[in-house]
Amino acid sequence: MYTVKRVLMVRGILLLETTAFPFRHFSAPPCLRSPKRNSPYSSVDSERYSSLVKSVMSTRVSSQTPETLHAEDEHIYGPVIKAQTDARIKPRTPKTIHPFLNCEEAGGTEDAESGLPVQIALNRGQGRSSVPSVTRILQQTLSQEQIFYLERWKRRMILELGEEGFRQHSQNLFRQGKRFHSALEEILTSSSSEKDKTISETAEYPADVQGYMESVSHILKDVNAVRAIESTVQHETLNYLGVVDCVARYKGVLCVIDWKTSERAKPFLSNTYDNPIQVAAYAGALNNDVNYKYQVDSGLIVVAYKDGSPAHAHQLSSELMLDFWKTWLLRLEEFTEQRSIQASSASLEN
DNA sequence: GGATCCTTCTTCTTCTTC
Repeated sequence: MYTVKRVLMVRGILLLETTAFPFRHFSAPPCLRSPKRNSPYSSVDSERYSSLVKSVMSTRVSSQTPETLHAEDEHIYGPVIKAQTDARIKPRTPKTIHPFLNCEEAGGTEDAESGLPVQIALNRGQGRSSVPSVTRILQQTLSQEQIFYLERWKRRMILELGEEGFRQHSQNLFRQGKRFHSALEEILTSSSSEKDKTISETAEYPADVQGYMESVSHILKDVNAVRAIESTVQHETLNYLGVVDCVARYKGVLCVIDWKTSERAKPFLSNTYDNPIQVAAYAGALNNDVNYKYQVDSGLIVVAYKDGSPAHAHQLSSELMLDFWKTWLLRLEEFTEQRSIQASSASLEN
C-alpha cells in the first residue's frame, strides 16, 4: 500500500503525493466536486472571492492556454518525471547491439585456471587518459528518478547528521568497502595458489571487516579457480574501461563477481540498482580485451553485511547478463551523446 | 612528490493495527 503524503486540489484535479511517487494525478471524485455536499469550502466568504471563483470555474472564457498551464505546472511541480511503466510499455533498445561475447576467443581452458590470478593495474598513462570508466558512465547517466531519490536521501541524512556528520558517514562507508575488498583480495590471491583450495575461515581481520567476512564465508566456500582479482579491463571497440573485482568459478560457473557492502538488506536483485549493469559492462569489456584469453558470460553480485548475517548472492545467468548488456549499451550511448553535446558547445564557446 | 583516476557507498513505503 502507498501512503498519501500531500493532497493538492488544482483545477478540479486531485494531486496526490504518495510515498512511492512524488505526484500522481487523479480526477476529483464527485463527492469532492459536487457543491451540494457539505464541503470545507462552504465556510469561504463567497462574495469576497466571487470574481476569482468565476474566473476559475468558467470554462468558456479562460486566459490560460496549454502553454501557460504547462509553464505553471513546471513552476509548481518541476519537470515531469516519466513513470516507469512507460519504459516497460515501450522498451528502448540500443542503436547498435555490440556483441557481448567475442566469437574469436574460444571458451576458457583448464590450463588458465591453475596459475595465480591476473591483476592488471590501472595505468592511465598509456593513451587511456580519455577513456571513460564504467563508474563514471553509470553515474553520469542516472535516471531522473534515481537522482530524485538519491538527493532526497542525502537531504534527509544531512538533516539527521549535519553536513559534517554526513561527510564522515559517507567516508566511513567507503573506507569499510575498501577494507572489505582488500581482505577479499588477500584471501583470494593466497588461496588460489593451490587449485580449488577451500578458503580459510579462521583468519583474523580488522574489526570493521570481520563481520563482512563472516557474512560472505558461506559464499566463499563455493568460489574457486580465481582467474583475476582487482584487474583492469578495457573494451577495445567500445572504448571504456573498468576494474573488475574478481573473476572466478562460483558453484562451477565462471563469473564476474562484484563484492558489495550494504547497511540495508538486499535480498532481491532489484535491490542492487545499477550493480548488474556494472557487472555486465565489466564482463563485456573482459570478453573484448586481448589481455584475457577466455570468455565470461555469467555474473555474481554478493551483498555482505556488517553484523555477519549471511550475505545475499545474486547470480546473473547468461540470459540476464545479455539483458543487462543491452541496458549498458543504452547508458553508454547516452553518455557518448552527452559528451558530444558538451564538446560541440565547448567548441562554439572558443 | 603531487594530482588524477577507479573504486569504495547512497535510492525504490512507512506507519498502524491485528
